[in-house]
Amino acid sequence: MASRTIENYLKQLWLQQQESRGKYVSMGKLAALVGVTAGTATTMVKAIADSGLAKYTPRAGVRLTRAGEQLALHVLRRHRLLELFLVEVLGIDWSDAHGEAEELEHVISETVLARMDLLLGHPSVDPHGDPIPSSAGKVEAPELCSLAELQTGSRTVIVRIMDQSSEFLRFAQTSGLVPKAAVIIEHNNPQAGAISARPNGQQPVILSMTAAAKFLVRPCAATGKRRGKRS
Amino acid sequence: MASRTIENYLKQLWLQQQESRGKYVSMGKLAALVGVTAGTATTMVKAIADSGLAKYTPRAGVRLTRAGEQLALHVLRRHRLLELFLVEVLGIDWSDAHGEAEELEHVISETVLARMDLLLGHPSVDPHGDPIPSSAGKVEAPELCSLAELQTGSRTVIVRIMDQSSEFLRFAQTSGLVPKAAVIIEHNNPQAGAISARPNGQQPVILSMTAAAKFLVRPCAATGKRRGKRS
DNA sequence: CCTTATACTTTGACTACTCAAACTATGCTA
DNA sequence: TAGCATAGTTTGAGTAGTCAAAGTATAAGG
Repeated sequence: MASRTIENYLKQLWLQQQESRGKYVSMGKLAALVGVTAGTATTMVKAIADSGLAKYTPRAGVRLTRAGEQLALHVLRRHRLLELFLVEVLGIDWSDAHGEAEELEHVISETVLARMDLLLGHPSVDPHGDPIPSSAGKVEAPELCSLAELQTGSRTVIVRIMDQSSEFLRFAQTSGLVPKAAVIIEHNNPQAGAISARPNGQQPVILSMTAAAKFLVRPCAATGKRRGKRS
Repeated sequence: MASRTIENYLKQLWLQQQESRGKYVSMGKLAALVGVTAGTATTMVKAIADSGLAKYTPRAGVRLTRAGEQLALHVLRRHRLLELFLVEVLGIDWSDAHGEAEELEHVISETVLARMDLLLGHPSVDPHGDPIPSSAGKVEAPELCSLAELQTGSRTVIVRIMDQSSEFLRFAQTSGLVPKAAVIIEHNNPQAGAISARPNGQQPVILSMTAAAKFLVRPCAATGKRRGKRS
């Protein structure tokens, strides 16, 4: 139906809307995410809006319609199932899986996807802990808090990693900070601006607050909790 | 390197050259194979020739250079490995695998392909018995004869099927005429223009000479042989 | 209130691919 | 050998996507 290009715009738009809690996405942001100039993004967004997949208000930004969201979620489903398949079945490094899936997500058929889904046992999350939308186009992401929000002495389990770049993922892997890993917060002094986290049976890892915020965990707190921080 | 479009032209060109024993391929033929008009094929072939992948002689036809052949063989390798992977690992129907692979062959990376190759145990043929080119770009297809050339009473084994259309493949499958199947020629009267072949433990199947010629077998003959017929 | 930096939009141009239709070469048939 | 059918080529035009550069709106500061 939609071209590869449009699928990409929709996917990035959806991802960005999640980030910004449904607010209109600016052209500059979208252009950067898709990897085109702002002028190109403006042109494409107008075309996308004309086909009813988004609402575009000049100079204010763009937001997906319900139809656009559905399409975006189907692309995202393909992407995340593919990532998991590449990692689980083919043994591709998880730091490479994202890039590979980026290409495949636009050409894989429903038939093949359904086979992968079956083979993987209808999984609910991809290798980074990101939820896989259902074939009906539904996602539910539980509210999680981040490593940065936990107090010294907390014990928790990493659920999701909010950075797909292969550099960050390689760092996370070598540090032992992967989904399902149990972690103890050894130090989190609010004044320090950095924390020390120790994955089960590994060396402690020092993380900036920015880096720590990329690791979402559950349960949120054991020794204590601090919530409501909008980082 | 080369675009999807060009990869397709090269692949069809290579396939057609095999068919016609290395002769120049006509524009009409190529256009039909790729699914474009003759004018489009002429334009593209000139561009392909300019980039050194083929030799083009106006009104005579086009032929791949060594470089073009190598590229074509890499595409073909991706295609055939994917077909096998889809059938063996994902359980896709072999009549659908061709079409699926047609899309995937242009986006799959070398890394992913190498993983599939490993998982499949470095296979030498795809589900139709077509040889899979090596990663170095070599193929060797043994000389085979067809079901149409065998005399009444011959026993043989199907090795390769020379028709990728899903209709024909479905027919072949339901008849039991699949690669590795043992077959007895029950009747082959040259005057009749049709043969009757019985796969091991199945009902006999009546085939026109055209249809029978699509099944390549080995050994070529048990009771007797008739060769050299160019059908 | 005017000025300016910034983000956004518009414009014109380019690449890759495609088609329809007009034109041309080739070779066969009479 | 003239005439024609056929296959191939050229031309003009269109779609999808892109960029660079010029133009425009907006909010923020003096």
